[in-house]
Amino acid sequence: MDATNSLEVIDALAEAESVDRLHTICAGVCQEHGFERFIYGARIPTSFVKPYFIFISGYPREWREHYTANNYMVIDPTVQYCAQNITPMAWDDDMLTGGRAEIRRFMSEARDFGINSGVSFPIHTSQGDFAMLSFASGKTGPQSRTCIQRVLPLGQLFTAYLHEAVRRVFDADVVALSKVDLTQREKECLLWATEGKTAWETSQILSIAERTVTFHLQNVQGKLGVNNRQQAVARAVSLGIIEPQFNQ
Amino acid sequence: MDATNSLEVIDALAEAESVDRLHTICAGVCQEHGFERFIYGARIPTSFVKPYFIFISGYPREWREHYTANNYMVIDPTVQYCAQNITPMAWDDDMLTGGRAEIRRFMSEARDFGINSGVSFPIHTSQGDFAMLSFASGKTGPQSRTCIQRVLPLGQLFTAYLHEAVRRVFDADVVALSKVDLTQREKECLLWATEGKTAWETSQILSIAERTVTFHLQNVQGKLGVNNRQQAVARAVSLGIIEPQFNQ
DNA sequence: GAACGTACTGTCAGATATTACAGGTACAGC
DNA sequence: GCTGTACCTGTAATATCTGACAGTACGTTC
Repeated sequence: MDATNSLEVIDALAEAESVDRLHTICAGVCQEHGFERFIYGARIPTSFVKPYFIFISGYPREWREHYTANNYMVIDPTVQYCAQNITPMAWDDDMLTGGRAEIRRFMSEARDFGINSGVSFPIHTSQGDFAMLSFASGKTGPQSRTCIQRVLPLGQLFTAYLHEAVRRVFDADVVALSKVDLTQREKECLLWATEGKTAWETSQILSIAERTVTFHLQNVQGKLGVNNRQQAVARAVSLGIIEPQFNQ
Repeated sequence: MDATNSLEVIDALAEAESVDRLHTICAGVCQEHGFERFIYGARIPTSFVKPYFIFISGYPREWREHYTANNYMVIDPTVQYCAQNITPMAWDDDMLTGGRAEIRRFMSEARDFGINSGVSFPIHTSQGDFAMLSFASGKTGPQSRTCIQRVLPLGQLFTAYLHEAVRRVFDADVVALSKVDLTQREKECLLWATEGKTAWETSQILSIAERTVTFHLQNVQGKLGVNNRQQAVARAVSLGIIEPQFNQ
C-alpha cells in the first residue's frame, strides 16, 4: 500500500474484488493516518426485524467477540450516532465521564483492548443501507485529536467508496435483494399505495379498473416476496424502489 | 472567507444560522477550489408524490429558471446519479457525445450558460433526505479534472456538514415533520406491521389483545397525519422512525 | 385531587384487502 | 406461428382494517 495521493486508495477500492483486498486497503489507510485499529460495519435492510450485517474488522478478535456476545451495537454511542447522522463523530476517553452508566462501562471495556479514541464515519444510501467506518487508536488528548482532524476529509470520501466496493463484492450475496425490478404500472400503483390511496382511488387516478390495481399490487407482493400490501410498501420504501418524485 | 484549513469551513457551517450565510460559505469554498458556480439542492420526503425541495443556488438565474420551467431534474444526469449513489460524480462536456438525445440537449444548454464541467456530491440521510452539492466551471479537459480531483476529499465532507446545517436552519420549517415521536408500544406495533404481520399476529407476538394493536396503530395514524396503515408504514419507514433493528 | 399520557380492552357496522377462480389484448423476439 | 411479458378485467368468498361507540388501570405532573 503506497497511497500518498488520496485518489490512489479510491482507485484501489474501485478495483478491489475480494473482502481480503478491502481489508488490506483499509488497514493501509488506517496506519498511514496514525491509527492502529479500524472496523467497518454495514447493515443491509433485507428485513426490519432481522437485517443483514457485514463486517470488515481490524479490531482485536477478543474485543469483537465480547462486543458481539453482549450485543453492544445497541449501546455503542458511535453506532447510535452514525445511525442517525451523516457527519463524522470524533470520540475519546472523555466519554468515560458523564452519560449513562452502561456507556461508561462500554468505553471502559474498550479501553482495556487499547481503544481510547477515534473517529467514525457514517454512510446512508438510497437503498436504505447503513454503514460506518471507524478508525481507532490508543492515543489520548491533543495527539489523538490531531490524527482525527487530519483524516476527516479523506475519511468521509473513503467510507463512501468503501461501501460502494462492499456492495459490489457482495453482489452475488444478499445485496442482490434490492435489485427487484418492477414494471412501470407496478411502481405507479405502489407509489399511490404509499400515499394512502385505496385500490379504488388509485384506479380513478390511473383511469383503470379497481381490479387491475389489485392485480398489479399482487404481482408486486409476489416479486418482493411479502405477505401483504403494508409489507410491500415498507420494503419498497426501505429498498429505495419507491422514491419521492422529482416533479415540481 | 479565509479558510486555508479545511476544518474552518466546517466550523463556519456549524455556526451558520441563516441561508444567506450558508450561501456565502459555499461561494467561498467554490471559488477557492477553482470553480465559478455552485448549487445545493435537497429533497425532504414529506410526501412521496410531492416532496419538499430546498435550493441554495450560485448558478446563473436564467439557467435556474429555464431548468425549473422544463423540469430538468428528471433529465439531469447528475441528479439521477446522485439520487442512486453515495460517491461523487465528475462530469464534463464529454457527456455531449453518447447518451440519450435529451441529455445531450440538456448538457448543451448548460454549456450556453458557462457550465462545462464540474463535480456533484450526493448525500442520503437516515430520515430519507436526499441532497447534493455541485461545483461547476467553464473549464474543460485536464484543467477541469485537476480542480475536481483536488476538491474531492473536502467536498464530500463539506456536503455532509452543509446538509446538516440546512436542516438546522430550516428547523422551524417543514423539516420538523420528521420529529414525530411515537411511544414504545406504537413503535413495536408499527415495526411488526412493516414485517407484514396482521393485528392479530402482532397481538400474539406482544401478548396483548388484537384490539389493542389496532388501537396503537390508529394512534400512529393520527400522529403521522395519514389515512391508513400502509401510508403510516410508508411514512414511518421513509422518515427513519422505524429502522432495521440492531439485535443479532 | 384533577388532569394528562400511556397502555390496555370490548363491540359492531361498513370499507377495503386478500385470494381463489376465470378471462382478454398488444407487442417483441425466436 | 409460438412464447413470453406487460397490461388489462371480471366475480365471489373470506380476512382484515377502519372508525365510532364505550370503558379500566396506572403513573406523573400540576
